[in-house]
Amino acid sequence: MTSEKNTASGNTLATTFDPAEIEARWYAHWEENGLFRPERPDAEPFTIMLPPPNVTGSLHIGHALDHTLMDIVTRYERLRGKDALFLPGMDHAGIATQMVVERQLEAKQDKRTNYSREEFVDKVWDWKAESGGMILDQMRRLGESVAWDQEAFTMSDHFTKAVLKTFVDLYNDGLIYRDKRLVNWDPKLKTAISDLEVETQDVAGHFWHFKYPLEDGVTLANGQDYIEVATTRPETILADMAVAVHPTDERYARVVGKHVVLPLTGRRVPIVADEHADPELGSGAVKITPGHDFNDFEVGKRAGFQPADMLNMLDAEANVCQTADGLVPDEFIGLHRFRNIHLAGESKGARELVVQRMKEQGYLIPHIAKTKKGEEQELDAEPRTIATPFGDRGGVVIEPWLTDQWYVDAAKLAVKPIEAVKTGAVEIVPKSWEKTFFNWMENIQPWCVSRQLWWGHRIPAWYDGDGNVFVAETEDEAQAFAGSGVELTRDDDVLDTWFSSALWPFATLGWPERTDLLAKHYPNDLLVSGFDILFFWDARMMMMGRYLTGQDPWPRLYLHGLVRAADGSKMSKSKGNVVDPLGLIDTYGADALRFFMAAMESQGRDIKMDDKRVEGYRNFATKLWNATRFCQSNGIGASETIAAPEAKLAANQWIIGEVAKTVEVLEAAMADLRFDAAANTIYHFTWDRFCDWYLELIKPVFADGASEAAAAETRAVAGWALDQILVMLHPFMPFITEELWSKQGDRANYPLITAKWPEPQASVNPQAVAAIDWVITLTTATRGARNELGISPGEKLAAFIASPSPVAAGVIERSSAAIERLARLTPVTVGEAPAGPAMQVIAGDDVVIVPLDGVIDIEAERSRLSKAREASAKEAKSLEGRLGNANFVERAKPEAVEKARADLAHHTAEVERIDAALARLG
RNA sequence: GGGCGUAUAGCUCAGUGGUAGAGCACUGUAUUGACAUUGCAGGGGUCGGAAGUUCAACUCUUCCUACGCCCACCA
Repeated sequence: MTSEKNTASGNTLATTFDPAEIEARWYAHWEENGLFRPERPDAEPFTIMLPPPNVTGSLHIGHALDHTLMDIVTRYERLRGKDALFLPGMDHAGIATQMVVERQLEAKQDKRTNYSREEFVDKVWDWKAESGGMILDQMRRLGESVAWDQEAFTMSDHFTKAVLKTFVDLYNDGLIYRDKRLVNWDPKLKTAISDLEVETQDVAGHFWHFKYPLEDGVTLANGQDYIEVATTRPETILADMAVAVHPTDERYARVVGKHVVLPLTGRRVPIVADEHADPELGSGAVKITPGHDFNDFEVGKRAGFQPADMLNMLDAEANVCQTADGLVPDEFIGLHRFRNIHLAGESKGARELVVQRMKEQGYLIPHIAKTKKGEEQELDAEPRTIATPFGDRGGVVIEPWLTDQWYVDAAKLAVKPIEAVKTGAVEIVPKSWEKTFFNWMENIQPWCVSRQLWWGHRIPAWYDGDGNVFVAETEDEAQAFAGSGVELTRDDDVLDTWFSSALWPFATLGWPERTDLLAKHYPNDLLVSGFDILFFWDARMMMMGRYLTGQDPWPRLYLHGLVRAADGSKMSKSKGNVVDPLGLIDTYGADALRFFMAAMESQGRDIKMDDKRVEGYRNFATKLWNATRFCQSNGIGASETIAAPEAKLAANQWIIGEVAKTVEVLEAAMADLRFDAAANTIYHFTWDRFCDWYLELIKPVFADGASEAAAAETRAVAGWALDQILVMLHPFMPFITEELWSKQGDRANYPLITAKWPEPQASVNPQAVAAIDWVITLTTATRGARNELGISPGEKLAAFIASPSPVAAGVIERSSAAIERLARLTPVTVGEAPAGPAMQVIAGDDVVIVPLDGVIDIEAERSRLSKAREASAKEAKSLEGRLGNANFVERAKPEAVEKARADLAHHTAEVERIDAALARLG
């Protein structure tokens, strides 16, 4: 195949469609010419914020979905004339980024603590400048029409100001406070994390039963001199501070207020009555470790312990340390909580050693299990599945740890967002997520926002020597509060990354300054996010938005699902089933991938990856490419008007009507954020209507000797219709449509990306529609009959209609060339067909007789017609039955009855026509 | 334990109170000018199971089953 060079006009399309070449070219063109956000000072704004990807991130398939949906909406609104702002940016991603840079140091036998905090943070900035933000370039491959000049970063100077103001405001309003309580502590990252960052997983574990000896002279009612307790965490025995029993539990009533003497430590701890102890469970007595268990912390408080007095037996890495009372035996100090992974040799973890010592000293109550053979077997512990908390970043078991942290009073901030969703001020799409949203928001816990990291927004709190805290946006202010001469030290901690990204919808626009940008683009119009960050991010934006700006950040929240592997499993690096969107773009083109994402995005369902389907949309792009080539070869070019051109020919009137219908359906789908419906609408219009019927219908118009006026009209209409396709398809397939648009005419100053959305302003001519529908019906029926009878599809056959319906008569008069071409029938003769064998085609109200001079197999034709008769008769019978039912006629909607009557008449007539045809066969 | 979602053609999925659609796959067929990354034609499901509401249910209600997800302190 010869590759055609562009001609002098520069508009001839290459014979093959090469996505890669046009993608790079057009993206650069759009970006360089500022077309992602043209000056539209008076236009209605449309605003959508890119959920800031981590600065460490690269484009994965989930982004491809998320970003495609947003870009479709953005491009759609831009085409509709709005001042569309799709604002990009990145998140500093505290933990993730610090981990990346620390890993790099490790690779060089270096570590963070070899540097000062400032030095390390500088290194992170260096890393960001060199290798961060790779994802931004990858977003260009996908065609994202973001406003690069507005790019934001959650650690920019501006964002820092916004964050500090937010913190101080919250503090002054009593909505942020410092408190000592148990937090979820990640011993690997050595920082506190929020509830949301904890992932519970089932892990195989054990349940041990122990004897806790009662103090001298005390026994239970049954004479027993110990209390049995059970635990899944024996190592915490070292920090036990009580044993709890239920207040109504008779078995223990006499020992409440007495003490047990703990094994190993010899600590004397009280037996307390607390509702937490469930008499039905185990022995009904439970050991209480307030410093290392969330429930026990509450029990401990109720028992009168102050948080400051609660014993802690673990250090920041969750290794055993001495408790404040000094009762932990030396041999435990420094051991790993579960197993000793730090020291070489045979040494055990604290858990193992505790069990071993307890057993040696006779405090272990063995578990009696049955073997498979039914024999009894003595085990140290009962095997049990334990719901275990893991840190989502560090991947290690989370330890409840007693520390001072900063908390946001989320319950108060949640009130207005809940109300907003309830009243519909904020619409969650799909609606089914509302319940989940309410469920979480109405039970929301204080949000731990401090992190023991270096990379992030440092908390604006200063302490004097007495532990007094001064919260202010600057050190000078804090100093002023404290009084001059008071020595202040700043809080070492930084804020949770989500604290700053919660400000994204407005801080990106200049808030807290009252900028024009903010005034125009806040609230935003839409948020698109995966449901996995509904709580992490979406809900927090709502809380902060309402608190700081008094407005909801957006009126609409669209939640999409996950992109899954082809087999339905979740994609993950460890499984090795991750699909790289850039690879798909290389293979099929960005347009195909985008279209795939849109077409698969039905609300409320995950998307399964399907390469064949992406391929199909690549084929769709090729189809459009070739259709445009056809147009060009027939002198069909860019249209002059937004409104539909004047048309007299039926096919032209018909396609104009079809365009109008398509625009309407597409707009409705977009209004509902039904991306799948929108994509399918434009797909089927382009392929099924425009390519398969319209282009075929108009071919005769360009034949030699055809009317020049008809050709001119058709060129105008076809060019217009193609333009409308390109505009409507552009949000989904921006690259190929822009390329074809540019090749359809000299439109250097009118690029598609900022073109005008279709406004057909055309009235549909029902006669034209009826005529073309009849041609389509006849063509389809004729082809089907030929196929079944084994008659060559290409052979031209004569055809007769004895007494044509008005529609048929009109078509025969005006559109016989189309019939000739599509149905392969010579001009239809009005009149009786010659006697003899014939194929009979039922088209609407007409029977077209096609004599077949002996080649026809009468039996095959009879069978074919009988089949059609049977289908129609069955339908008629069913309708008759329904209409014979008095209840239906009386109680059904009048339209339904009317329709049933009309359908019945139609089928009855069809049966009669087929009967006549069968009779003619003899 | 609580909540949510999904079960429709071989596969992946749309869908509507009036007897079901798409893409892929499959079958047959076509190739001298848009396109084989194609055209044409066709086979294939009674819509997870049961009951109920209704003139009418795949579409509404209840229950059941299976699968998936989220939340939750059972020691």
